[in-house]
Amino acid sequence: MGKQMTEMLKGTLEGIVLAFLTGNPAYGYEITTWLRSQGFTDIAEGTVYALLVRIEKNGLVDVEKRPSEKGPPRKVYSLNADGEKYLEEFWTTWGFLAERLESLRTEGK
Amino acid sequence: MGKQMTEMLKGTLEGIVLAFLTGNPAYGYEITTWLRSQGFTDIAEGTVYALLVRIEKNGLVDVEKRPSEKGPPRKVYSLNADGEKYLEEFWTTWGFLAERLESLRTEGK
DNA sequence: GTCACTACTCAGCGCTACTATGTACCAGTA
DNA sequence: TACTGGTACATAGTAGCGCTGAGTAGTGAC
Repeated sequence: MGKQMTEMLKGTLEGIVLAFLTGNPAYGYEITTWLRSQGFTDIAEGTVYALLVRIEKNGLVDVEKRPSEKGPPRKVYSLNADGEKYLEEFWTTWGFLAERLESLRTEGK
Repeated sequence: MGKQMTEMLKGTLEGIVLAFLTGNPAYGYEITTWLRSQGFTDIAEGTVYALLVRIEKNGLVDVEKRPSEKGPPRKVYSLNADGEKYLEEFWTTWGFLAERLESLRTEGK
């Protein structure tokens, strides 16, 4: 992956995953393949699982273990109230940054 | 500063500074105050200087030392050809990410 | 029986922003 | 003279996040 993208994903990847989880419980492998289908082709599996561990530890998601038809049992993550609040803050932060950058790109400065 | 913002700035702060430098040579202190005026009120001085050292080492900017009317001499940074190329790549990367996030925010997923 | 896909885990690394502190020059002022 | 405050740069140490690379395990097809 490009170094620029790697750095830029810091902080945003978490928001992307939380946004995906909104009203759409999912498990790690599913999230990884979805990310890749969205163009984040080089996201490492390890990255996603580490992120999931983190947001679980931070209490932003609820976890449920379900058997899988194929392979080991899945850990299904769903956004809880704290997660929704956190996601809202994320959008606020993102909105500010995106606005600043957009005006930098168009106005020149 | 908010933790979310701190993480999100990783990768983007560099682009912001390079964009500011486009056709607009500036020195560290000036860049810091400009960033603060743009709403990045909590950017630490040390962060900016470290970033400037980095982009200089990576050959993205040219540096010229100029005496100041007030205080120690200034190090004036200006974007060079490599910097412009790097900035272009930055906008491409940013554009992709912004597009993905925007569609996540509006479409829901 | 081995290949491919599914599914999760973990140790170690590199990069970037923050914290905290220090140096130094100059102007105003009490 | 001493002190305060604004200007200007520098750096050592810390924390957080994504990546690398490797490993474990269950299932089904050939």
